[in-house]
Amino acid sequence: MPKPRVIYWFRTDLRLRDSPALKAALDLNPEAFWPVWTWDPHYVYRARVGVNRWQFLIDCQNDLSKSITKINEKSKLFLMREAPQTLFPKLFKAWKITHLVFEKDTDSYGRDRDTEVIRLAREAGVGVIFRSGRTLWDSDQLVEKNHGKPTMSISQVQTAGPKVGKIPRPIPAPKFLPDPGESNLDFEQNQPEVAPDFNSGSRKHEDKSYEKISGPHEDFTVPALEELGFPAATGPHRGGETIALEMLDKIIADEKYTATFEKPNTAPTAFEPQATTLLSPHLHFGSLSIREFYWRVQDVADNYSGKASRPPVSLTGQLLFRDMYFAAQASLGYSFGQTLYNSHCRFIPWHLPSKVNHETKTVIGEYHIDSPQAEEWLLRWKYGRTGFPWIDALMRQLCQEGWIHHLGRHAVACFLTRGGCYISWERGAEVFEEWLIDHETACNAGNWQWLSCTAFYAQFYRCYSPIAFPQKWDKEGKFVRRYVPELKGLDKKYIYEPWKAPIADQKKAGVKIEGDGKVEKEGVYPMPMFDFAERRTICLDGMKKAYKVGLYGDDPKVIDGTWRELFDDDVEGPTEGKSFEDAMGREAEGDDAKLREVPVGGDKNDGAVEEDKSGAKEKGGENKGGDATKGRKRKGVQGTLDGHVKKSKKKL
DNA sequence: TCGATTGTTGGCCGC
DNA sequence: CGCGGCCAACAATCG
Repeated sequence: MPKPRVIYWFRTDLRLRDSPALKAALDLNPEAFWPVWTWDPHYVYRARVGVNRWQFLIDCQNDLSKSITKINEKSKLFLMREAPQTLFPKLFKAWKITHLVFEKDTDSYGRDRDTEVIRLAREAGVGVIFRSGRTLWDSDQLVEKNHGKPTMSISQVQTAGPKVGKIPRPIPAPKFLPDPGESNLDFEQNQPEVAPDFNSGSRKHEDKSYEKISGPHEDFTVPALEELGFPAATGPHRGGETIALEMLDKIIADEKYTATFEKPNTAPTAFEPQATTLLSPHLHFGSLSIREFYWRVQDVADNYSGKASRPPVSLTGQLLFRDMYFAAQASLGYSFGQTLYNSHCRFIPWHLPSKVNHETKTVIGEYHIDSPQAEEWLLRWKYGRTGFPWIDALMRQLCQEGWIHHLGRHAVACFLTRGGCYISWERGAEVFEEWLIDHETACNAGNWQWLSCTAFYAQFYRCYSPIAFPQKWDKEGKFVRRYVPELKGLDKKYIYEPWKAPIADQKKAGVKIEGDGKVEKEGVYPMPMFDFAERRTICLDGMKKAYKVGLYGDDPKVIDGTWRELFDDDVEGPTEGKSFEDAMGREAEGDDAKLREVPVGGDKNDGAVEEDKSGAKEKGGENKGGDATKGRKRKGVQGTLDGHVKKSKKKL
């Protein structure tokens, strides 16, 4: 038997402390040991990742590499710029690898990727070891103990979890790491498939991600943001296990905060400091172990002299919800991230529905514009120009800092979907995916389904008001003043509804409330994009009717488009185009597809929806999934679009 | 079987 | 200003 030569493959576990998989790797007693990260094109191009999340990832990688070197000065994180599916077979040979070890991943792409890598390892005679470690309980086992069904409520998790077993106590970081062997690369690099590149819009410089397999200096170091083509991060939140453990220490040191934490009682308007822990991005990248978090909190709660809070509202309760979403996704696969083909997601005829590839049964990253007005509302929502200060403040905080409070996420999600715009939750989920530093596919899709009342939650008549809700938390409007500085001087009477401020008050505050937000002008804040009370009524009515129809995403009627026969034409949603033949059905061709290929103008137009000289509406930038189209300006899109929609209507 | 209860986090009105 | 009850009413769970 040859002595083990082991690759430890880091993915969503960028830490040394409490890693069951890392322990399994070291238990092999390797002769040579390489800590490896594969720079996967799927993440670089196909995931939507904004600058703040890139920064966080790079922080985590640098910190981990340093920690590795601290234990063994000959070692570090070997960052390799190639897809694991093509890299590993070559690497197994070149480095005479005997074992590949990693932490289990139940994300849909993660599973596909790992299945393929395991197959390749077998072919190469390499042993594969993996361990669960990303969640409190193994997600597949949680599903199994939930009668083989996706976990759709927290009580199901609370019942099934203990059946899987006790949540393990964290294990310490290794004190010893074996040397890596010779790390020569005597093979060619496979160049990745770049298109579609969902991130082209936020690249400012040339993309050099894959110029050399071991990086520009051929030393396997972590890339800089600039190499990837991205500008500097705009937010204050930084990654890495070192920071994560310091943050946790601080939280745990405050016994009262830790033991009595109740999520619904934390203020979404709090900033500097925020009301919640900010540890979610560390859970996402694995710079903090969830079991470490769980037990440190649980021990404080158990020893607390007063009355400790309990799940679901307590800190540990938040972690249970995370496990719930992970297990739901583990059970439902790709369909969990979309409406179509999702057996547990209600079908609501939202505006701007996703385009779907019916062969793969997955969304393709583009959507139908069934309503030009909804498209305009989506962009005003995304860039914080809705005219509702509470919504705009949150969306601007999200864009700049990559994080907003959970209840703030509720507010903007409800507003975009069932409580305002009646736009598909998938559009909102895409924006969150791009901007959130703690974006977790399972949690994001799950929370959007929750808030849009399409799964997990059904009380759609409980609707967040963009005026009354923030009023409860922040009467002075400090949060709005911080993130919507145009309104800084406005009297608190009008801070959540500035359109009601008399001209004299507007003058005093140095702000004019006018226009539709398409032109960003100094000292101007837009009028609200609709009457909220009116929209709430329309949405509620639409929800009631959609619930009565009672379709789910995998219903044949939903898939073949005949669902339209079950809805009246006067119901809010794409049914207003009963005439719009392609609202949900087969792949669009021609005009519509071409229109979607507009530049992802986020870099140029962030925060503003500029006006085109022709008078047509200029869009502020969005996720199109088009290939490299940066720098191009869109002209007269709206005009063309109107034409297109009219044309479509005539077809029937 | 079915009615009552419960569900992490609403708004509004009146006291 | 804070609190309790009601609004109008979803679905899963439980006895």
